[in-house]
Amino acid sequence: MRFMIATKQKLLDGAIAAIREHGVAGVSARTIAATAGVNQALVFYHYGSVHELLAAACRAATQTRVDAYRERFAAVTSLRELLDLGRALHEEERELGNVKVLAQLLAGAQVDEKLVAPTASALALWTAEIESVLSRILAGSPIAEIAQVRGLAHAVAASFVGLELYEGADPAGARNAFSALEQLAVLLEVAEDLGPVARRALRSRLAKARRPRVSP
Amino acid sequence: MRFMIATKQKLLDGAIAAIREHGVAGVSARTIAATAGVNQALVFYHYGSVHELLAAACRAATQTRVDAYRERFAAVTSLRELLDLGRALHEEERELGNVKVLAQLLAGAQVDEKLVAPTASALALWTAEIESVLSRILAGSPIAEIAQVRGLAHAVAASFVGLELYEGADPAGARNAFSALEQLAVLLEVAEDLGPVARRALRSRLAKARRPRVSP
DNA sequence: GTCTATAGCTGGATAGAC
DNA sequence: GTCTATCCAGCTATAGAC
Repeated sequence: MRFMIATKQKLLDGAIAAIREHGVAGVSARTIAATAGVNQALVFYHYGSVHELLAAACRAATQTRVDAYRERFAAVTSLRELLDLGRALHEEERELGNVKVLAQLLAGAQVDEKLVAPTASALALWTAEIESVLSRILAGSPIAEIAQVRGLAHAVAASFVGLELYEGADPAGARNAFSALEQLAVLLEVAEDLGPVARRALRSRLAKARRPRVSP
Repeated sequence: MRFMIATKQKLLDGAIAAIREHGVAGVSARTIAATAGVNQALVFYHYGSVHELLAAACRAATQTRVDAYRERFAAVTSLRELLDLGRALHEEERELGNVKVLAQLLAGAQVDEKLVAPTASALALWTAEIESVLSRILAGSPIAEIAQVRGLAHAVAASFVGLELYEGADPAGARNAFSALEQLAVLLEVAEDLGPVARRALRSRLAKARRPRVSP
């Protein structure tokens, strides 16, 4: 994929731009081609179908975004820093419209099973990144004893997408939700700094709750 | 709305059933009418347009579901009970397909601004219920000092929707996320039972973080 | 590789008979 | 209130000229 003729790349970019502009329900070979500034028939010549183009665009766009954040993810050393990065990422990607694209694809995947696989692998790129940071900074933390790191990574990704969609319907509500979650994060910081006595207390509570098995 | 002729009601039910079955992108006057077992032209006679029918159906269906849970919400007296009810609600509504309908409408609202208002008011019905329970059971709790109750209610609703959409693309990931969040809830329980010393420590940390203003 | 043209289908919406 | 019939727009996908 290192070398790609101009038209194929234009179609990839056009597909993402079209989703951003019209939503997944509003994309078609015609709208994509118009956005890309190329002929409509080329969608089928290069990608066979609209779905396959969307799948390719989803994959390429997500990879690009994840790569763009890799260094910043790697630089994170605390929960607070991760939360700050999360906030920044949300705002930057919102500006660029990329979180919207992911949310749209996720919504589209509910309807169209041909979108399930590409969407799932796009989400996986993000959650893998989050999981690797979490497992690094939560090593030895009581939080890691309480919840599966992989599950947390999935929860973070799912909540992000949910908040993004929520914002489209109720912007003020979404802002309040974001603020509340950030404030709640203070609790996690406190938990991270627990002394041995408090840790024992937490552990005894944990014993009462069943520890779920994580799926692969 | 207490008395409604049979056909109008059939169309309302048909609209919800059609969304459940085909997703927002797959609903049309024809599919709704077919699901409802009535003539396609009646969509326009009774509701003027497909969008207006969807708005009415969204409103009616959500009200019905919220009403069905009102007593159970009212019976909740602790955070743990609320979480259990949340889990039960998610599973029951998932079974009935209603969370899917809400998620679909939310996705549709990103695309079609005519869906924004009905979707927002449907979400508001849920968040109002959650907020009233939260403010009751969190009265005097340090959690209420940390985060705005209304913001928390919005966050819960948004995360629920996000998880529902996530489940369509990656079922195993969604299950892990749910488990992780439940385990994390142990932290909230601990916070609820904090003694005076620990509360003071928490409060001093809180002072460092700015308390955001809540929107109306 | 890129274009035009078009087949074949589905959808929103309306007119007018009953 | 309900039905049939129909118009027109937009869609996927392909055939075939260049």
